[in-house]
Order: sequence, then C-alpha cells, then structure tokens
Amino acid sequence: MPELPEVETLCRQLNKKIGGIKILATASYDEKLDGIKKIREALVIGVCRQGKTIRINLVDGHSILIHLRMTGRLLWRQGSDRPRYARWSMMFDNGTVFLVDPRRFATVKVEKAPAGIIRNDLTRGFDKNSFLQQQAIRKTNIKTTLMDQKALAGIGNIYASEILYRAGVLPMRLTSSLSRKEWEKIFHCGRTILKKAVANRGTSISDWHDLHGRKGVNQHELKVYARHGTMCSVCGEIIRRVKQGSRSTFYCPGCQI
DNA sequence: AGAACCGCCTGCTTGC
DNA sequence: TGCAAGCAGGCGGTTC
Repeated sequence: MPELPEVETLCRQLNKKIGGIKILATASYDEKLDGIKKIREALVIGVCRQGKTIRINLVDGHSILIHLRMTGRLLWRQGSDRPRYARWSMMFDNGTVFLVDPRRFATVKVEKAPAGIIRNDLTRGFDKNSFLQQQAIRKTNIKTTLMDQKALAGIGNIYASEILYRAGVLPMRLTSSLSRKEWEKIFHCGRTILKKAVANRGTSISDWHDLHGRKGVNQHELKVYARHGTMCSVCGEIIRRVKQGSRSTFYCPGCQI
C-alpha cells in the first residue's frame, strides 16, 4: 500500500519527469473518475506531497490531487498504450502518466486552492509539543493514533507496526498511557524508519512499484509486518498478529511492552 | 465530541 | 481441478 515513503518516491520521480513541462490533456477510463475536471495545455510547476496525497501544481493556480488509497499506482509510459487497470491519465508530448488501480479506490481531484501546510509530518519540521497537546490524551490505542491522518500524516498499516516494534511499545497500549520517554522513542524511530524507507524507494510487499515500474527494496527492512508465526530476530519470541479496528497489527510480545 | 463501525472495490488465497 | 467464500485495508461517512 502506498504510504508516506511510496508517495514521496513518486513525487520525486514525477518532479523529474514532468516538472516544467506541459500536460497536453487528461483522460478517464473509469466512469467513477469521469467527473474529474479535464485539463488541457497546462504547465506543471512542480509536484509535492501532502501526507499521502500527491499534489501536482499547475501554472494557472490549479492543482491535481491524487490519492492512491490501497492499490493505486502511477506509471510512466513512453507511448500511450494503456496498461491493464488504467483508470485515468495525463498525457505529455514524450509520454503518459497512468493511474493504475485494480480496485478502483484511488481518487483524483482538480481544485484551485492553495496548499495547506501539514505540520504533523515526521519527516519535515514536526512540532512535538503541539502534537502531544492534541493527541497524548486520546482514549484509543497507539497504533490507531499513528494511522490517524489528522494526528500524523502519511503513516499506514505497514509502517505503524514497524515503528512501534522499533520503539518497543505495544500497539494496544492506550495513547494516554505513554510516557514522554516513550513518545520520544516513537517520534525518533518513526523518523528513522520513514526516511530509510524513502531512501529504499518504498516497500514492495504486495504490488507497490514506482513511477518506472520498479520495485522498492524496503521490504527487506521489515521486522514484524506480515511476519507472524516467525521468530523475532532480537529476542526469539514468535511474532504475533492481532486485529485492531479490522486491521492487522503485527508485534513482538518479547520486545514490546 | 470523540471513538467505533460501515461500505466502497476486486484480485488473490483458502477450503471443500 | 474448479468454484465460492473469505480476506486485504485507506478513508469518508454514519452511528453509537
């Protein structure tokens, strides 16, 4: 699933590929996306990430906002032959960016609104104190809080489990029960894990591929995600899997308290 | 108000 | 082998 590192990877690649050039036209191949405002002859100023949303800024002040949800991908093709499950595209004179999404959850919006500043992104100027003021009192578990996009931007199911494992905190701990020291560990490990994953061009555990169709290599860094039933490499306990709000969480009962 | 739950979607895995 | 049921989960909307 595309989370912060995967979306960041796409934004960087898109910037190189389409920054400063003109979108000739856009097209939809799925009635769900037919309502998206059509774009013609529009210069791309740049591409940036807001949480898990890809924001493509155009010179006329409009932005294209793409959210990949679960199985969405963006794929650059030199020609214009449509890949399987293509749902929407942006055409350029040297190629096409396709939105590919078998499950049709991905969304595209075109709007003329200035970019909101996201302050709760661990990989950019993150404000610890305001975060703790707003979130530390919550009566829900820490895994759910990490995945709440209004609390922290960009963390999904894979990285939430990995961050809590590295921080040594049980995912079912009540958010309000965490000490300052535990929070600091979560922030620190979160930053480290997300930055490493960006450097690795994302985690290709199921179907993630980058703009050029290549797999990332961060799946080799995973310590608990989808590793239930195997031994923890640190303490030897068996990695467990539980459901939290209908989502799978993976953790080590030996290393996390 | 805030937490929990539902529905959207379809390829893949599992079980008989 | 083949088919049906179950599973995967981000997020907006609804319900508790």
